[in-house]
Amino acid sequence: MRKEIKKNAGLELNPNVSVDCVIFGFDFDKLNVLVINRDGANGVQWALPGNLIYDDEHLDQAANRVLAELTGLQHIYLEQIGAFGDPQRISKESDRSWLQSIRAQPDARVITVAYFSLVKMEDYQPQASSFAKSAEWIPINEIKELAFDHYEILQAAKSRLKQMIKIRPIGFNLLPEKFTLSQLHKLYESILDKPLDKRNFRRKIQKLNIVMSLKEKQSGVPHKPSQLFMFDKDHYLRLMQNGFDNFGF
Amino acid sequence: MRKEIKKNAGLELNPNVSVDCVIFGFDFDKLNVLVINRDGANGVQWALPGNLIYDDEHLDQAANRVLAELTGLQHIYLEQIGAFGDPQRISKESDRSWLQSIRAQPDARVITVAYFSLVKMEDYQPQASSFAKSAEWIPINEIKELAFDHYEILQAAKSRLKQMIKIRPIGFNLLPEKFTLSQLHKLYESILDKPLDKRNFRRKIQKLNIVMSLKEKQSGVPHKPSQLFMFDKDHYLRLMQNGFDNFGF
DNA sequence: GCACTTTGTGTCATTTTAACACTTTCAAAT
DNA sequence: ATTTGAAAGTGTTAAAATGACACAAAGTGC
Repeated sequence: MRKEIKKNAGLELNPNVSVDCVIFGFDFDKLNVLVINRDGANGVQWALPGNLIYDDEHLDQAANRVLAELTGLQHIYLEQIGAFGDPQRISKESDRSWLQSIRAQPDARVITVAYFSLVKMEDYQPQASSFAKSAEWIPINEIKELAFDHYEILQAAKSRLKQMIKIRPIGFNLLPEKFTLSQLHKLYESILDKPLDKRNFRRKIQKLNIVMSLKEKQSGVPHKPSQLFMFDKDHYLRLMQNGFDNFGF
Repeated sequence: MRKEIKKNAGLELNPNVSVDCVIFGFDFDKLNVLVINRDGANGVQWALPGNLIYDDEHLDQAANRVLAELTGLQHIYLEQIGAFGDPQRISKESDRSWLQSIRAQPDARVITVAYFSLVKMEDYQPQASSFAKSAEWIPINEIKELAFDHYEILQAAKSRLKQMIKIRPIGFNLLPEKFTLSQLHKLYESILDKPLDKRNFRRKIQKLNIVMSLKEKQSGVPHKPSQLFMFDKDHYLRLMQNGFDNFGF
């Protein structure tokens, strides 16, 4: 089946390889994930944004393109999680029937390469298109199942994120330019999924030298207004590159 | 020309996806990598053991199968590194001409999924077969180039290994059942590629509770014989699962 | 001005780290 | 038998990092 000659090799979808994206967003309270609605499927509606790659396309490019096509999100740094290669990963009946409607070769064996990223929710209003009927932020803790093996991919992404946050200052991608230490604190708690001592957390963050306090304060809040912070790009980039050995919370 | 017709659809090679294995071995002095000789190629002779997957095969299985077919190594726990997806990754002229001789569709776009593992060199005598003309251990530091993008894959494997050794007690896969702390010490130095203080290293290892000292000592060495150690399987497995937060050398 | 909510701050006891040098034990050579 | 060479094994100390813990300050809304 999968074997007609490809004249124009470059511009064809490769039926055997797809990419899927796990985009995390933070709403100052909890982690969310960007999912698309695959209308018309029976069973689970939600899936990670993902699709086949083109034959002449770098995997990393493909991930960016597919994400943009399905959700409108662009210019996002995507990091690879890994490949998922169970030969049965798309064989559930409800998944297969959906594939019939969107794929030229719905029965081809497909391995997928998963990517993840962290974004500021406020900066990215998802706009569904292509076969996505909608694209929405959903709180991670409310997700119980997803299409294909996407739930498994999501778990891998979460665990990668937990690991990563101990090694690099990624958290900042999820916050606006000016933020409070409490927001950062809550973010770390959401990712690590456990409470962290406020004072110890602040001490540790300050020692990293990646945050600069601004003159500015919060206003309009019905409580003591918080100091605002930015992060120090130089230190941030340096740490992003070198990592830090010891950031054990 | 391993492409006699396999009628059974399941048994067809998928022309678009391959696996490659980075097998590390330790000779008590330095890290080595298992490579195969692709005889008949012009240019670089060495490549990582790797090949296309079958259409009905889990990626993880494929990695094990391919490794066994090319080098004879079996029953090895392979861990995934990630996917490599540059569309030009196999397009160098010297690589292409070699592919002509071993692939049914030598021009197909191929992404590869890389795996790595750590073994005791003494336990595994590589035996080349299939298109591998030989399979050999080569000291990592002597490798300057490899076929395709395999050098890049090797670098990724090394860096994954460095990261990993701080999080899990993997080192032990590389040592025989009974070993000395000096051997372990040298192993960590090889992987991290920097000297570690002897006394501090020993203290730290002992605190992990994964090594048990045996009654036995080394013999026949022209210097003070070393205490032999085994590792404590229970603690080892526990740590292997949970990881440890803080093992910063 | 009172109630409510969240911010912001310091100390201390314990643990962890890094730096550092000399004696012991064996085999081999003389 | 004595010497030599080579690696094993061992402890202290000063500095830094960690974790546990509680109360006053600064706003808003009533």
